[in-house]
Amino acid sequence: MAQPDTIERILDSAAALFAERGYTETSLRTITSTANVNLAAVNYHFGSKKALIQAVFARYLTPFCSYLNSNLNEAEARQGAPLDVDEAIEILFSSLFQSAREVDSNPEQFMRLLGLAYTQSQDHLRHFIIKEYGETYARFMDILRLALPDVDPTVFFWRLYFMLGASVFTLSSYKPINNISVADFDQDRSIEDVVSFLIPSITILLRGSAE
Amino acid sequence: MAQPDTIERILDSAAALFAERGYTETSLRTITSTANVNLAAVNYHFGSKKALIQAVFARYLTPFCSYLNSNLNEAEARQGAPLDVDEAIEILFSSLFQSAREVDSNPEQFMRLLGLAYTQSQDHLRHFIIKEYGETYARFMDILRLALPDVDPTVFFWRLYFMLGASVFTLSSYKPINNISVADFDQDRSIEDVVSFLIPSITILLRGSAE
DNA sequence: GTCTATAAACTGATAGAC
DNA sequence: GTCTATCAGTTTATAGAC
Repeated sequence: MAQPDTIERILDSAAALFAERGYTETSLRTITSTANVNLAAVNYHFGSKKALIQAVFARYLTPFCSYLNSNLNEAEARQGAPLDVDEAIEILFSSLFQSAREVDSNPEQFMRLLGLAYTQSQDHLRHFIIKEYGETYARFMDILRLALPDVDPTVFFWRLYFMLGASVFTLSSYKPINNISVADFDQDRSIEDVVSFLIPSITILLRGSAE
Repeated sequence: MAQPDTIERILDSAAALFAERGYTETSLRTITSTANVNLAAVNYHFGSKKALIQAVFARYLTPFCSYLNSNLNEAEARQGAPLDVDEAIEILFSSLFQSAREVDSNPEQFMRLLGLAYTQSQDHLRHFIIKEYGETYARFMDILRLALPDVDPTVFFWRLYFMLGASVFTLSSYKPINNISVADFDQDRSIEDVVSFLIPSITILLRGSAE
């Protein structure tokens, strides 16, 4: 019984399971049985579990960085001047939604994986990400730095991580948090709504003032 | 060879190892050999690995909530009026430092454990924490709500998680982030310095404006 | 209360038939 | 490219001697 898309099925199942419960907590047996493929298929197609983890990330990050770069190019060309903070942040999240749509997944899953890359100490994964996507990361940080010339460099540096933490934490736990919102306040918010709250909050946090 | 403080030794090693690499990634063998106790000691004294995880948390959270409550009581009594946002946030972090000092540990380790409780899907742990410490949590949230009457309730709700994410993420990764700061900018910042950057950032984020 | 020894189950990975 | 069978290593947990 030939499965033409074994690789895709494995990637789909792995992404969902990793995001749901973490890397160490997800066994190859769980992945292959969820994907309805043979246990040996992962090692045959990817070589190892580590290589599978990296492949899952590449499927997200490659289109994301591609969208981010072209969106930044387009905005800078249209503007003929360096971008503002809120414009840069806006582009960051719209690139996130675009790439999630392309992979036919959701931004929440992407954010959960990204959060895991930080919290689970997967050194091989951090090295892989920096090596493959570090350039785009540096570009975006430079844009923010340029947009905030009055902020002390050290304070700016740490605010970047405040921003990263607020975004990754909230979006990666969007569903359970929204469940609390529904239960306690009868407010059901889409992830787009949450991002619309997040963008001004992040902007003001980075600026350190309202204007 | 009688070890009088086997339980304490296990708790110390477990807290350090869990914070460093996560729960699933830390085996009882690693814990017991680090603590210089026998492998069977964990199951003898705590019953199971899950119970050990909860015990590690209790040792942090009990003094923390106790400090937080008494600091809030004292400030409210002294003031005779509801607390301001920045005062409440200030108390939150000073309680964190106080309790970390009492357990003879560091706030970073505490934050890492707290972050893991969210990211690693340890349902038993989340239930345990809510059951044991939910009351203090609710009290603090009410104080913030009262201090920000003009903020839309839904927006306020989500900003709480932006705040939580910024704090937990940054402080739990304090050391690696600071290493980047040292390497790239020759700036070595203590965790107290970082919290001094964090408090105004969080305050302005919650308020949504500079004043 | 501490130890050894071991049970029972799980893990990632691979050899070899088809 | 898919499958079964299996290896070698790990895990948590426990029974029983001391």
